Amino acid sequence: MSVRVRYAPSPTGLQHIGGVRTALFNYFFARAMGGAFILRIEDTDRERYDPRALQDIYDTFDWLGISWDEGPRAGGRFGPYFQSERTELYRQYAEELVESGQGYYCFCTSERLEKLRESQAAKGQGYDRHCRDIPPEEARARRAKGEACVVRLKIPLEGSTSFYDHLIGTIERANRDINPDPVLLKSDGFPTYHLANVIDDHFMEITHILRAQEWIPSGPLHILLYDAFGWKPPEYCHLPMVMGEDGQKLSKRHGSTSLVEFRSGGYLPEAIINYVSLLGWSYDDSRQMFSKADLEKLFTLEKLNKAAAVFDYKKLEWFNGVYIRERSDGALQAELMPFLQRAGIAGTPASAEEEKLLFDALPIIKERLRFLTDAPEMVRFLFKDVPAYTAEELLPKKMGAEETAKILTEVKSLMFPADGKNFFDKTDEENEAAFRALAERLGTKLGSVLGPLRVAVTGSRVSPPLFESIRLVGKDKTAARIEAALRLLA
RNA sequence: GUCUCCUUCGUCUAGUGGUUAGGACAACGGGUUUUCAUCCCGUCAACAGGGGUUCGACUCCCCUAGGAGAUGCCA
Repeated sequence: MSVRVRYAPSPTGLQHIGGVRTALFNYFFARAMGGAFILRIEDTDRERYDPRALQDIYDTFDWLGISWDEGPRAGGRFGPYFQSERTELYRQYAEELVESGQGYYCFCTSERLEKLRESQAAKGQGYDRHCRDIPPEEARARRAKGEACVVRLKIPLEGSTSFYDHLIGTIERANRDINPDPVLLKSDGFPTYHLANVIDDHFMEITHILRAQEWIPSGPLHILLYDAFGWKPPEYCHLPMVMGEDGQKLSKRHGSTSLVEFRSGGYLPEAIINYVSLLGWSYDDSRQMFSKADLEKLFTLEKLNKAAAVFDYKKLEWFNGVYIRERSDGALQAELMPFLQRAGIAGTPASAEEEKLLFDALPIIKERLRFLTDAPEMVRFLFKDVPAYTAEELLPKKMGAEETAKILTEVKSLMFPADGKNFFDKTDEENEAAFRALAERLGTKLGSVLGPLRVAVTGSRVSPPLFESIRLVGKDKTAARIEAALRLLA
Protein backbone atom coordinates (compact mmCIF):
# COMPACT_ATOMS: atom_id res chain seq x y z
CA MET A 1 0.00 0.00 0.00
CA SER A 2 1.39 3.35 -0.90
CA VAL A 3 2.09 6.02 1.67
CA ARG A 4 -0.46 8.74 2.33
CA VAL A 5 0.42 11.50 4.77
CA ARG A 6 -1.14 14.80 5.63
CA TYR A 7 -0.45 18.17 7.13
CA ALA A 8 -3.51 19.43 8.94
CA PRO A 9 -3.15 23.03 10.08
CA SER A 10 -5.76 24.98 11.92
CA PRO A 11 -6.41 28.38 10.33
CA THR A 12 -6.27 30.34 13.54
CA GLY A 13 -2.95 32.11 13.18
CA LEU A 14 0.05 32.56 10.95
CA GLN A 15 2.02 29.53 9.82
CA HIS A 16 4.70 28.95 12.35
CA ILE A 17 8.19 27.61 11.72
CA GLY A 18 7.44 24.52 13.81
CA GLY A 19 4.34 23.71 11.84
CA VAL A 20 6.17 24.25 8.61
CA ARG A 21 8.85 21.81 9.71
CA THR A 22 6.14 19.22 10.33
CA ALA A 23 4.62 19.95 6.94
CA LEU A 24 7.98 19.66 5.23
CA PHE A 25 8.77 16.31 6.82
CA ASN A 26 5.40 14.98 5.77
CA TYR A 27 5.92 16.31 2.27
CA PHE A 28 9.44 14.92 1.92
CA PHE A 29 8.41 11.59 3.34
CA ALA A 30 5.58 11.35 0.82
CA ARG A 31 7.86 12.28 -2.07
CA ALA A 32 10.67 9.97 -1.02
CA MET A 33 8.24 7.08 -0.63
CA GLY A 34 6.40 7.84 -3.82
CA GLY A 35 3.25 8.51 -1.84
CA ALA A 36 0.71 11.28 -1.55
CA PHE A 37 0.84 14.46 0.50
CA ILE A 38 -2.50 15.79 1.60
CA LEU A 39 -3.41 19.18 2.98
CA ARG A 40 -6.41 19.23 5.26
CA ILE A 41 -7.78 22.33 6.91
CA GLU A 42 -8.87 21.73 10.48
CA ASP A 43 -11.21 24.66 10.87
CA THR A 44 -13.35 23.31 13.67
CA ASP A 45 -12.64 26.11 16.11
CA ARG A 46 -15.18 28.72 15.13
CA GLU A 47 -14.05 31.14 17.82
CA ARG A 48 -10.50 31.42 16.62
CA TYR A 49 -11.07 30.91 12.92
CA ASP A 50 -9.42 33.56 10.78
CA PRO A 51 -9.76 33.65 6.99
CA ARG A 52 -6.44 35.46 6.76
CA ALA A 53 -4.82 32.44 8.35
CA LEU A 54 -6.15 30.27 5.55
CA GLN A 55 -4.67 32.61 2.97
CA ASP A 56 -1.43 32.53 4.92
CA ILE A 57 -1.30 28.75 4.61
CA TYR A 58 -1.51 29.02 0.84
CA ASP A 59 0.98 31.89 0.68
CA THR A 60 3.47 30.13 2.88
CA PHE A 61 3.55 26.92 0.91
CA ASP A 62 3.45 28.68 -2.44
CA TRP A 63 6.46 30.68 -1.33
CA LEU A 64 8.29 27.57 -0.19
CA GLY A 65 7.39 25.81 -3.40
CA ILE A 66 5.56 23.02 -1.63
CA SER A 67 2.49 21.64 -3.30
CA TRP A 68 0.00 19.05 -2.14
CA ASP A 69 -1.51 16.20 -4.09
CA GLU A 70 -4.89 16.48 -2.45
CA GLY A 71 -6.56 19.26 -0.56
CA PRO A 72 -7.94 22.73 -1.06
CA ARG A 73 -7.29 24.06 -4.59
CA ALA A 74 -6.00 20.63 -5.61
CA GLY A 75 -9.13 18.58 -5.04
CA GLY A 76 -8.99 14.83 -4.61
CA ARG A 77 -11.34 11.93 -4.17
CA PHE A 78 -11.40 12.07 -0.38
CA GLY A 79 -12.74 15.59 -0.07
CA PRO A 80 -13.99 17.88 1.14
CA TYR A 81 -10.71 18.83 2.75
CA PHE A 82 -12.16 21.44 5.06
CA GLN A 83 -13.40 19.91 8.27
CA SER A 84 -16.09 22.53 8.53
CA GLU A 85 -17.64 20.89 5.49
CA ARG A 86 -17.61 17.44 7.03
CA THR A 87 -19.52 18.10 10.21
CA GLU A 88 -22.32 15.72 9.29
CA LEU A 89 -19.85 12.88 9.20
CA TYR A 90 -18.49 13.68 12.63
CA ARG A 91 -21.94 14.04 14.12
CA GLN A 92 -22.95 10.71 12.71
CA TYR A 93 -19.97 8.90 14.20
CA ALA A 94 -20.25 10.66 17.53
CA GLU A 95 -23.86 9.50 17.62
CA GLU A 96 -22.76 5.99 16.80
CA LEU A 97 -20.45 6.02 19.79
CA VAL A 98 -23.30 7.05 22.07
CA GLU A 99 -25.49 4.35 20.59
CA SER A 100 -22.93 1.66 21.24
CA GLY A 101 -22.39 2.91 24.78
CA GLN A 102 -18.82 3.99 24.16
CA GLY A 103 -19.71 7.64 24.37
CA TYR A 104 -22.26 9.67 26.27
CA TYR A 105 -24.01 13.00 26.37
CA CYS A 106 -22.68 15.44 28.91
CA PHE A 107 -24.76 18.36 30.07
CA CYS A 108 -22.20 20.03 32.28
CA THR A 109 -21.99 23.76 31.74
CA SER A 110 -18.69 25.43 31.08
CA GLU A 111 -19.17 27.29 34.37
CA ARG A 112 -19.31 24.04 36.26
CA LEU A 113 -16.28 22.72 34.43
CA GLU A 114 -14.42 25.91 35.14
CA LYS A 115 -15.18 25.63 38.82
CA LEU A 116 -14.20 21.99 38.77
CA ARG A 117 -10.88 22.82 37.19
CA GLU A 118 -10.17 25.45 39.81
CA SER A 119 -11.07 23.29 42.75
CA GLN A 120 -9.15 20.34 41.45
CA ALA A 121 -6.25 22.33 40.06
CA ALA A 122 -3.92 21.16 42.76
CA LYS A 123 -4.93 17.56 42.28
CA GLY A 124 -4.79 17.91 38.52
CA GLN A 125 -7.63 15.54 37.95
CA GLY A 126 -9.76 16.68 35.05
CA TYR A 127 -13.37 16.00 34.28
CA ASP A 128 -15.15 14.17 37.11
CA ARG A 129 -17.27 12.05 34.78
CA HIS A 130 -20.34 13.65 36.25
CA CYS A 131 -22.61 12.75 33.33
CA ARG A 132 -21.11 9.39 32.52
CA ASP A 133 -23.75 7.44 34.39
CA ILE A 134 -26.88 9.30 33.40
CA PRO A 135 -29.25 6.62 32.07
CA PRO A 136 -29.26 6.71 28.24
CA GLU A 137 -33.02 7.25 28.02
CA GLU A 138 -32.85 10.19 30.37
CA ALA A 139 -29.94 11.71 28.51
CA ARG A 140 -31.73 11.32 25.20
CA ALA A 141 -34.82 12.92 26.64
CA ARG A 142 -32.93 15.90 28.00
CA ARG A 143 -31.23 16.38 24.69
CA ALA A 144 -34.50 16.09 22.84
CA LYS A 145 -35.86 18.88 25.00
CA GLY A 146 -33.07 21.06 23.71
CA GLU A 147 -30.68 20.99 26.62
CA ALA A 148 -27.19 21.87 25.44
CA CYS A 149 -24.78 19.00 25.53
CA VAL A 150 -21.53 17.61 24.26
CA VAL A 151 -20.53 14.05 23.44
CA ARG A 152 -17.75 12.57 25.51
CA LEU A 153 -15.78 9.39 25.05
CA LYS A 154 -15.94 6.78 27.80
CA ILE A 155 -12.36 6.07 28.67
CA PRO A 156 -12.13 2.59 30.19
CA LEU A 157 -11.45 2.78 33.92
CA GLU A 158 -9.18 -0.24 33.90
CA GLY A 159 -6.36 -1.50 31.74
CA SER A 160 -3.95 0.40 29.60
CA THR A 161 -3.58 1.52 26.03
CA SER A 162 -0.44 1.44 23.98
CA PHE A 163 0.67 2.23 20.50
CA TYR A 164 3.81 1.88 18.50
CA ASP A 165 5.72 4.96 17.55
CA HIS A 166 8.15 4.58 14.69
CA LEU A 167 10.74 6.75 16.38
CA ILE A 168 10.23 6.16 20.06
CA GLY A 169 8.96 2.63 20.17
CA THR A 170 6.04 1.37 22.18
CA ILE A 171 4.31 3.97 24.29
CA GLU A 172 1.96 2.68 26.93
CA ARG A 173 -0.34 4.54 29.23
CA ALA A 174 -2.67 3.36 31.96
CA ASN A 175 -6.25 4.21 31.02
CA ARG A 176 -6.78 5.89 34.36
CA ASP A 177 -4.03 8.34 33.40
CA ILE A 178 -5.74 9.38 30.20
CA ASN A 179 -7.75 12.57 30.57
CA PRO A 180 -11.11 11.48 31.81
CA ASP A 181 -13.63 11.34 29.03
CA PRO A 182 -12.58 13.99 26.55
CA VAL A 183 -15.14 15.91 24.55
CA LEU A 184 -15.57 14.64 21.01
CA LEU A 185 -18.43 16.77 19.82
CA LYS A 186 -18.85 20.30 21.12
CA SER A 187 -22.15 21.85 22.01
CA ASP A 188 -22.03 23.92 18.82
CA GLY A 189 -22.12 20.68 16.86
CA PHE A 190 -18.52 20.92 15.72
CA PRO A 191 -16.12 18.12 16.51
CA THR A 192 -13.00 18.55 18.62
CA TYR A 193 -9.62 17.84 17.15
CA HIS A 194 -9.54 14.27 18.41
CA LEU A 195 -12.75 13.14 16.77
CA ALA A 196 -12.33 14.94 13.47
CA ASN A 197 -8.73 13.95 13.20
CA VAL A 198 -9.34 10.26 13.71
CA ILE A 199 -12.33 10.13 11.42
CA ASP A 200 -10.62 12.04 8.64
CA ASP A 201 -7.39 10.12 8.86
CA HIS A 202 -9.40 6.95 8.59
CA PHE A 203 -11.55 7.95 5.65
CA MET A 204 -8.75 9.73 3.86
CA GLU A 205 -6.78 6.51 4.21
CA ILE A 206 -3.83 8.14 5.88
CA THR A 207 -1.09 5.57 6.43
CA HIS A 208 1.41 7.53 8.55
CA ILE A 209 0.97 10.30 11.01
CA LEU A 210 4.02 12.52 11.34
CA ARG A 211 3.30 15.16 13.93
CA ALA A 212 5.12 16.92 16.74
CA GLN A 213 5.85 15.14 20.01
CA GLU A 214 3.50 17.42 21.88
CA TRP A 215 0.83 15.06 20.58
CA ILE A 216 2.22 11.99 22.25
CA PRO A 217 -0.07 12.29 25.27
CA SER A 218 -3.15 12.10 23.08
CA GLY A 219 -1.89 9.06 21.23
CA PRO A 220 -3.60 6.54 23.51
CA LEU A 221 -6.83 8.50 23.30
CA HIS A 222 -6.75 8.28 19.53
CA ILE A 223 -6.05 4.58 19.70
CA LEU A 224 -9.09 4.18 21.92
CA LEU A 225 -11.13 5.99 19.31
CA TYR A 226 -9.91 3.80 16.48
CA ASP A 227 -10.77 0.80 18.62
CA ALA A 228 -14.22 2.14 19.41
CA PHE A 229 -14.95 2.47 15.70
CA GLY A 230 -13.31 -0.83 14.92
CA TRP A 231 -10.75 0.82 12.67
CA LYS A 232 -7.08 0.12 12.20
CA PRO A 233 -4.93 3.03 13.34
CA PRO A 234 -2.23 4.41 11.05
CA GLU A 235 1.46 4.28 11.89
CA TYR A 236 2.72 6.99 14.17
CA CYS A 237 5.93 8.92 14.15
CA HIS A 238 6.15 11.77 16.61
CA LEU A 239 8.64 14.39 15.53
CA PRO A 240 11.00 16.10 17.97
CA MET A 241 9.87 19.56 18.92
CA VAL A 242 11.46 22.86 18.01
CA MET A 243 12.49 25.02 20.93
CA GLY A 244 13.71 28.55 21.44
CA GLU A 245 17.17 29.35 22.78
CA ASP A 246 15.93 29.13 26.35
CA GLY A 247 14.76 25.58 25.82
CA GLN A 248 11.10 26.51 25.90
CA LYS A 249 8.69 25.88 23.08
CA LEU A 250 9.54 28.29 20.27
CA SER A 251 7.36 31.37 20.43
CA LYS A 252 7.14 35.01 19.49
CA ARG A 253 9.48 36.24 22.13
CA HIS A 254 12.32 34.24 20.62
CA GLY A 255 12.18 36.32 17.45
CA SER A 256 10.57 35.69 14.10
CA THR A 257 8.57 32.50 14.08
CA SER A 258 5.95 33.00 11.40
CA LEU A 259 6.86 32.45 7.81
CA VAL A 260 5.62 35.86 6.74
CA GLU A 261 8.13 37.36 9.14
CA PHE A 262 10.94 35.33 7.68
CA ARG A 263 9.85 36.29 4.23
CA SER A 264 9.67 40.01 4.91
CA GLY A 265 12.85 39.71 6.95
CA GLY A 266 14.76 38.86 3.81
CA TYR A 267 15.13 35.11 4.14
CA LEU A 268 15.19 32.83 1.13
CA PRO A 269 12.94 29.77 1.00
CA GLU A 270 15.89 27.53 0.13
CA ALA A 271 17.59 28.56 3.37
CA ILE A 272 14.49 27.94 5.44
CA ILE A 273 13.91 24.55 3.89
CA ASN A 274 17.53 23.49 4.24
CA TYR A 275 17.90 24.70 7.80
CA VAL A 276 14.60 23.46 9.08
CA SER A 277 15.18 20.03 7.59
CA LEU A 278 18.20 19.67 9.80
CA LEU A 279 16.17 20.26 12.91
CA GLY A 280 15.70 16.74 14.15
CA TRP A 281 16.92 15.09 11.00
CA SER A 282 20.31 14.47 9.46
CA TYR A 283 21.67 12.62 6.49
CA ASP A 284 25.16 11.59 7.47
CA ASP A 285 28.13 12.82 9.44
CA SER A 286 29.10 15.68 7.19
CA ARG A 287 26.62 16.79 4.60
CA GLN A 288 24.44 19.76 5.36
CA MET A 289 23.55 21.32 2.07
CA PHE A 290 20.21 20.03 0.87
CA SER A 291 17.92 21.39 -1.78
CA LYS A 292 14.24 20.69 -1.81
CA ALA A 293 14.85 18.24 -4.66
CA ASP A 294 17.53 16.47 -2.61
CA LEU A 295 15.22 16.07 0.34
CA GLU A 296 12.43 14.76 -1.85
CA LYS A 297 14.74 11.86 -2.62
CA LEU A 298 16.78 11.45 0.55
CA PHE A 299 14.39 11.92 3.43
CA THR A 300 13.84 8.91 5.65
CA LEU A 301 12.26 8.38 9.03
CA GLU A 302 15.28 6.35 10.06
CA LYS A 303 17.51 9.41 10.31
CA LEU A 304 15.17 11.27 12.62
CA ASN A 305 16.45 12.38 15.99
CA LYS A 306 14.48 11.96 19.21
CA ALA A 307 15.55 14.99 21.19
CA ALA A 308 14.01 18.42 20.84
CA ALA A 309 16.04 20.85 18.75
CA VAL A 310 16.84 24.44 19.59
CA PHE A 311 16.22 26.86 16.77
CA ASP A 312 19.48 28.62 15.96
CA TYR A 313 18.92 31.88 14.10
CA LYS A 314 22.65 32.27 13.54
CA LYS A 315 22.89 29.08 11.57
CA LEU A 316 19.83 29.93 9.53
CA GLU A 317 21.46 33.27 8.81
CA TRP A 318 24.54 31.49 7.53
CA PHE A 319 22.44 29.30 5.26
CA ASN A 320 20.68 32.39 4.01
CA GLY A 321 23.96 34.02 3.02
CA VAL A 322 25.03 30.87 1.25
CA TYR A 323 21.83 30.68 -0.75
CA ILE A 324 21.91 34.37 -1.61
CA ARG A 325 25.37 33.88 -3.08
CA GLU A 326 24.15 30.85 -4.93
CA ARG A 327 21.37 32.73 -6.69
CA SER A 328 21.91 33.88 -10.25
CA ASP A 329 22.13 37.64 -10.65
CA GLY A 330 18.87 37.73 -12.54
CA ALA A 331 16.98 35.79 -9.93
CA LEU A 332 18.50 37.77 -7.11
CA GLN A 333 17.67 41.06 -8.75
CA ALA A 334 14.01 40.10 -9.01
CA GLU A 335 14.04 39.08 -5.39
CA LEU A 336 15.79 42.22 -4.22
CA MET A 337 13.88 44.91 -6.10
CA PRO A 338 10.78 44.77 -3.87
CA PHE A 339 12.99 45.35 -0.85
CA LEU A 340 14.53 48.43 -2.49
CA GLN A 341 11.08 49.70 -3.34
CA ARG A 342 9.80 49.16 0.16
CA ALA A 343 12.78 51.08 1.48
CA GLY A 344 12.04 53.90 -0.92
CA ILE A 345 15.33 53.44 -2.73
CA ALA A 346 13.77 52.51 -6.04
CA GLY A 347 10.49 53.62 -7.55
CA THR A 348 7.37 51.55 -7.95
CA PRO A 349 7.44 50.41 -10.61
CA ALA A 350 11.19 50.51 -10.89
CA SER A 351 12.57 52.36 -13.88
CA ALA A 352 14.74 50.64 -16.45
CA GLU A 353 17.75 52.54 -15.13
CA GLU A 354 17.04 51.39 -11.60
CA GLU A 355 16.70 47.81 -12.76
CA LYS A 356 19.98 48.04 -14.58
CA LEU A 357 21.76 49.74 -11.72
CA LEU A 358 20.68 47.07 -9.27
CA PHE A 359 21.68 44.34 -11.66
CA ASP A 360 25.09 45.89 -12.24
CA ALA A 361 25.61 46.30 -8.50
CA LEU A 362 24.90 42.65 -7.71
CA PRO A 363 28.42 41.37 -8.25
CA ILE A 364 29.75 43.72 -5.61
CA ILE A 365 27.02 43.33 -3.00
CA LYS A 366 26.09 39.69 -3.38
CA GLU A 367 28.73 38.22 -1.12
CA ARG A 368 28.03 40.86 1.49
CA LEU A 369 24.35 40.05 1.97
CA ARG A 370 23.10 37.96 4.88
CA PHE A 371 19.51 38.98 4.29
CA LEU A 372 17.74 40.50 1.34
CA THR A 373 16.90 43.35 3.69
CA ASP A 374 20.59 44.24 3.86
CA ALA A 375 20.56 45.39 0.24
CA PRO A 376 18.79 48.76 0.40
CA GLU A 377 21.29 50.38 2.72
CA MET A 378 24.14 48.79 0.83
CA VAL A 379 23.19 50.31 -2.51
CA ARG A 380 21.63 53.51 -1.26
CA PHE A 381 24.58 55.64 -2.41
CA LEU A 382 24.09 54.35 -5.95
CA PHE A 383 20.43 55.30 -6.13
CA LYS A 384 20.22 58.30 -3.89
CA ASP A 385 22.41 61.03 -2.50
CA VAL A 386 25.15 60.07 -0.12
CA PRO A 387 23.81 59.69 3.38
CA ALA A 388 24.95 62.50 5.68
CA TYR A 389 28.30 61.92 7.30
CA THR A 390 30.53 63.97 9.56
CA ALA A 391 33.92 65.44 8.78
CA GLU A 392 35.20 63.14 11.49
CA GLU A 393 34.31 60.10 9.45
CA LEU A 394 36.36 61.38 6.58
CA LEU A 395 39.58 61.38 8.56
CA PRO A 396 41.90 58.40 8.38
CA LYS A 397 43.42 57.22 11.63
CA LYS A 398 45.67 59.75 13.30
CA MET A 399 45.04 62.38 10.66
CA GLY A 400 43.62 65.86 10.86
CA ALA A 401 41.20 67.70 8.62
CA GLU A 402 43.89 69.71 6.91
CA GLU A 403 45.97 66.70 6.03
CA THR A 404 42.92 64.80 4.86
CA ALA A 405 41.83 67.68 2.68
CA LYS A 406 45.26 67.69 1.11
CA ILE A 407 45.04 63.99 0.35
CA LEU A 408 41.58 64.30 -1.07
CA THR A 409 42.67 67.18 -3.27
CA GLU A 410 45.48 65.05 -4.60
CA VAL A 411 43.07 62.19 -5.12
CA LYS A 412 40.78 64.42 -7.06
CA SER A 413 43.42 65.64 -9.42
CA LEU A 414 44.66 62.10 -9.84
CA MET A 415 41.22 60.90 -10.79
CA PHE A 416 40.24 63.88 -12.88
CA PRO A 417 43.43 65.31 -14.34
CA ALA A 418 43.26 68.41 -16.52
CA ASP A 419 44.89 66.39 -19.23
CA GLY A 420 45.36 62.68 -19.80
CA LYS A 421 43.16 59.72 -18.94
CA ASN A 422 40.78 60.07 -16.02
CA PHE A 423 39.78 57.36 -13.57
CA PHE A 424 37.00 56.07 -15.77
CA ASP A 425 39.23 55.64 -18.79
CA LYS A 426 41.68 53.42 -16.95
CA THR A 427 41.52 49.85 -15.78
CA ASP A 428 41.24 48.96 -12.09
CA GLU A 429 44.83 47.77 -12.21
CA GLU A 430 46.04 51.06 -13.61
CA ASN A 431 44.03 52.99 -11.08
CA GLU A 432 45.32 50.94 -8.21
CA ALA A 433 48.89 51.43 -9.34
CA ALA A 434 48.28 55.16 -9.56
CA PHE A 435 46.77 55.34 -6.08
CA ARG A 436 49.62 53.33 -4.67
CA ALA A 437 52.12 55.69 -6.25
CA LEU A 438 50.21 58.61 -4.79
CA ALA A 439 50.22 57.10 -1.34
CA GLU A 440 53.93 56.57 -1.56
CA ARG A 441 54.53 60.11 -2.73
CA LEU A 442 52.47 61.44 0.18
CA GLY A 443 54.28 59.16 2.57
CA THR A 444 51.17 57.35 3.74
CA LYS A 445 49.35 54.07 3.29
CA LEU A 446 47.00 53.20 0.49
CA GLY A 447 44.19 52.89 2.97
CA SER A 448 44.62 56.48 4.09
CA VAL A 449 44.26 57.64 0.52
CA LEU A 450 41.27 55.49 -0.37
CA GLY A 451 39.55 55.89 2.99
CA PRO A 452 38.47 59.51 2.58
CA LEU A 453 37.52 58.82 -1.02
CA ARG A 454 35.36 55.92 0.09
CA VAL A 455 33.49 58.03 2.58
CA ALA A 456 33.12 60.86 0.09
CA VAL A 457 31.65 58.62 -2.59
CA THR A 458 29.62 56.16 -0.53
CA GLY A 459 28.96 58.10 2.65
CA SER A 460 30.36 55.32 4.78
CA ARG A 461 33.63 53.79 5.88
CA VAL A 462 32.15 50.43 5.06
CA SER A 463 31.08 49.91 1.50
CA PRO A 464 31.25 47.60 -1.47
CA PRO A 465 34.57 47.64 -3.35
CA LEU A 466 35.50 51.23 -4.07
CA PHE A 467 36.54 51.21 -7.72
CA GLU A 468 33.50 49.29 -8.85
CA SER A 469 31.30 51.52 -6.75
CA ILE A 470 32.78 54.64 -8.29
CA ARG A 471 32.17 53.34 -11.77
CA LEU A 472 28.54 52.71 -10.90
CA VAL A 473 28.16 56.15 -9.35
CA GLY A 474 29.52 57.77 -12.47
CA LYS A 475 31.92 60.55 -13.31
CA ASP A 476 29.90 63.66 -12.52
CA LYS A 477 28.46 62.49 -9.25
CA THR A 478 31.81 61.19 -8.09
CA ALA A 479 33.48 64.50 -8.78
CA ALA A 480 30.68 66.37 -7.06
CA ARG A 481 30.86 64.15 -4.01
CA ILE A 482 34.58 64.71 -3.67
CA GLU A 483 33.94 68.45 -3.85
CA ALA A 484 31.30 68.16 -1.16
CA ALA A 485 33.71 66.26 1.08
CA LEU A 486 36.35 68.93 0.55
CA ARG A 487 33.87 71.63 1.55
CA LEU A 488 33.06 69.70 4.71
CA LEU A 489 36.72 69.59 5.64
CA ALA A 490 37.36 73.25 4.98
C1' G B 1 0.57 17.60 41.52
C1' U B 2 -0.03 13.51 37.89
C1' C B 3 1.29 11.21 33.29
C1' U B 4 4.53 10.89 29.06
C1' C B 5 8.87 11.85 26.27
C1' C B 6 13.96 13.38 26.04
C1' U B 7 19.60 13.86 27.61
C1' U B 8 27.04 13.73 22.72
C1' C B 9 30.89 20.47 22.09
C1' G B 10 27.25 27.13 23.46
C1' U B 11 23.72 25.33 19.12
C1' C B 12 22.32 21.51 15.07
C1' U B 13 24.20 16.74 14.83
C1' A B 14 27.45 11.78 13.33
C1' G B 15 28.09 7.60 16.21
C1' U B 16 24.38 1.44 17.03
C1' G B 17 30.51 -2.59 22.34
C1' G B 18 36.92 -1.57 20.90
C1' U B 19 37.19 5.85 17.22
C1' U B 20 42.87 10.52 18.68
C1' A B 21 34.37 10.77 19.85
C1' G B 22 33.71 13.20 13.32
C1' G B 23 31.19 17.43 10.71
C1' A B 24 28.50 22.23 10.56
C1' C B 25 27.05 27.08 12.84
C1' A B 26 28.78 30.30 16.57
C1' A B 27 33.15 32.10 19.18
C1' C B 28 38.36 33.04 19.01
C1' G B 29 43.17 33.45 16.26
C1' G B 30 45.67 33.88 11.55
C1' G B 31 46.13 34.45 6.03
C1' U B 32 44.29 36.94 1.36
C1' U B 33 42.46 42.16 0.83
C1' U B 34 41.66 49.58 -0.55
C1' U B 35 36.94 49.19 4.07
C1' C B 36 33.32 45.48 4.95
C1' A B 37 32.31 40.79 3.28
C1' U B 38 33.61 36.38 0.65
C1' C B 39 37.40 32.72 0.60
C1' C B 40 41.41 29.76 3.02
C1' C B 41 43.95 27.85 7.47
C1' G B 42 43.87 26.93 12.57
C1' U B 43 42.20 26.96 17.97
C1' C B 44 38.71 26.27 21.88
C1' A B 45 34.76 22.99 22.93
C1' A B 46 30.74 17.31 24.43
C1' C B 47 29.27 11.66 25.82
C1' A B 48 24.30 14.85 32.83
C1' G B 49 25.57 11.80 37.48
C1' G B 50 25.66 6.95 39.86
C1' G B 51 25.27 1.86 39.65
C1' G B 52 25.37 -2.59 36.95
C1' U B 53 26.21 -6.22 32.30
C1' U B 54 30.87 -7.09 29.70
C1' C B 55 37.66 -8.61 28.67
C1' G B 56 35.93 -3.70 27.13
C1' A B 57 31.00 0.95 27.37
C1' C B 58 28.92 7.31 24.37
C1' U B 59 26.73 2.83 22.65
C1' C B 60 22.88 -2.42 26.53
C1' C B 61 19.98 -2.42 31.58
C1' C B 62 18.53 0.14 36.23
C1' C B 63 18.32 4.40 39.40
C1' U B 64 18.92 9.66 40.20
C1' A B 65 19.07 14.49 38.39
C1' G B 66 17.80 17.93 34.82
C1' G B 67 14.85 19.56 30.66
C1' A B 68 10.43 19.50 27.86
C1' G B 69 5.40 18.38 26.69
C1' A B 70 0.43 17.09 28.08
C1' U B 71 -3.21 17.61 31.63
C1' G B 72 -9.49 22.67 27.47
C1' C B 73 -16.47 22.40 24.45
C1' C B 74 -7.64 25.06 21.20
C1' A B 75 -5.45 22.49 17.83
